[in-house]
Amino acid sequence: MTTAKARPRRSREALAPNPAGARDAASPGGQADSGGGFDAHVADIDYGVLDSLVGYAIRRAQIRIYEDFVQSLAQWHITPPRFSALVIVSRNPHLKLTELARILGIARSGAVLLVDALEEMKLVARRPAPHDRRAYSLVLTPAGRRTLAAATAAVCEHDARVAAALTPQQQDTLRDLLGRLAQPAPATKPDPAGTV
Amino acid sequence: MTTAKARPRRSREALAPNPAGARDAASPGGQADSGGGFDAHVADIDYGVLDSLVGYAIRRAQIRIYEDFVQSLAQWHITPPRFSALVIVSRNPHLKLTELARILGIARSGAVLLVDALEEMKLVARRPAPHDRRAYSLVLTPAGRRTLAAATAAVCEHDARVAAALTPQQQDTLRDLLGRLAQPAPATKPDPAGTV
DNA sequence: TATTGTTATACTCTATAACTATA
DNA sequence: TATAGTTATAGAGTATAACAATA
Repeated sequence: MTTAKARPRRSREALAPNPAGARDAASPGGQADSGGGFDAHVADIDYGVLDSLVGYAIRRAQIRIYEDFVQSLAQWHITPPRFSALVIVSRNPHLKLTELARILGIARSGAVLLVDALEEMKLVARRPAPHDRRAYSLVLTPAGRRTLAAATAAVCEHDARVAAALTPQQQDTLRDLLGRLAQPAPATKPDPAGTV
Repeated sequence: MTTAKARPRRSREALAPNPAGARDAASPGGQADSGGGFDAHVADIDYGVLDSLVGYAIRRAQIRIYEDFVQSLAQWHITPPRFSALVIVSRNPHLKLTELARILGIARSGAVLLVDALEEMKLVARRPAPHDRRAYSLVLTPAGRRTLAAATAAVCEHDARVAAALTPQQQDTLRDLLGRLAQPAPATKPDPAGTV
């Protein structure tokens, strides 16, 4: 019988693209299906506009870097968001959960889960906040400091490896250009006669 | 009673960072909690190594661009992966689902869901493949072509807006540098007598 | 009344594995 | 036996909304 053809296709996600959920999920990768990593340019395929978009170029690079990052820190069970959190807590001790959430750009509930995991891994500790009995003061444990040191070394190696295709000067240029893109952008509307 | 303090913290995600799932989820954003968008650099916060990593610079830029992209295409319910799929199918008609999956770097099952959504939106159609009764041949519908045209215009506007912080020449430079990063990398082990 | 941490719930996206029809 | 599409299931990550304790 018709393998797939004549089958009512129900609406799994259908028409609800952005109401919530993960905003990106940038990285396909070593899944069993599609061979190994991600091919930015499959032979004989016309990518149309995609090849001219700055956004797509960034996406491609991010996918590749993400894969390498995850592999590099797999042994410590440290993912990108966890690494960021560890670094931030390390350099800015005694942050409250709410502050950490804002810095990382995630919801408070997400910060709770993130810190839960880090605390279970014995890398971060919740300590009572000095003058506010509602809040916590986040700090790294001794083990957290050791692990972060090792992980940081691994991340730097990883970053150097990935960026090895560029000269140090080009890397600086790249960081500079990317930094400008990350700016909030002057205004949403071109605005005929001046600024907002 | 102790609001949060004395409560057994169970392991939601605990120690299972990478076995599967979305690889990135790059984008925090307009959530009710953390004010508005993502602040790449919160005042008075020390970002440590993060500021020196090419990977983190890319991530920051990607978050910002992703937010703008989603907003730009919200009216059509077209997300980044959907847009990519439309462009690929448009420029390379008669692809099979498996081929689309490989090009997009996702699992076949993911391609099915993606095409399901696009088909329900009447933008893409599954047609019987000429010489293989198992396979489908993907094509854009007339509505798909019209919508893609409009969406493409919106995406180009979006990209131009986001990249407006750079001169055209800098944009070229950026695309070029990013393109090199996206390369598979010469080898995991170069290094006859050197680093590592 | 506002804020902090928390929990419950839901949604997106993706992956793995098994299954059916066909090659 | 291998491949194309599909389905079921699971998991990570995030968001929203409501709640208790505290400010």
